[in-house]
Amino acid sequence: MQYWLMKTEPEEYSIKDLKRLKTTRWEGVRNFQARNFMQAMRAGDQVLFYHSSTEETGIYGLAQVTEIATPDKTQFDPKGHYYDKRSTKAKPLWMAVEVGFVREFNKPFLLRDMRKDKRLAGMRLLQKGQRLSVQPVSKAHFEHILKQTS
DNA sequence: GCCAACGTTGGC
DNA sequence: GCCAACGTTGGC
Repeated sequence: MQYWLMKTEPEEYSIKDLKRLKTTRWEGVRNFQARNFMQAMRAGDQVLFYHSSTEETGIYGLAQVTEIATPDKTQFDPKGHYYDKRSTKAKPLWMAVEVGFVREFNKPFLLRDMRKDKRLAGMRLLQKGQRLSVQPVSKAHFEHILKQTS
């Protein structure tokens, strides 16, 4: 079992959208490090669902990986925003996992509160200048976060 | 809206 | 292979 954090802007795709739709394919990631982390994901891995670019940035809920990484279809659509002309069906550059809803937190664990929490010291999310949209989370950090939000 | 930090691109 | 320029992310 591995633990991850995935970011989305709530205006783009929110925890409530995931709650309503049950699952979603995590398409549109165009960062190699984030892609590599998605390729390392296995079904059942737990995902902290983070909202960025909003007044209250933080972790809003829990999701899980429901399907391992397969080629991201949006890279093949020449009219789409996520088109990448370097990709071919035989050699796709970009991958996407499927993520399923687990639960929405009663209260989000806000970034400003996470920064104050000594037990989250060293967490990648909290490091200066980090902006990776898919990132691993340690078991200790993951369990601590769940404890704060249950 | 500002801007620091970062990843990527492309000229050399 | 270096690195300046550029575009993007994301907190504030």
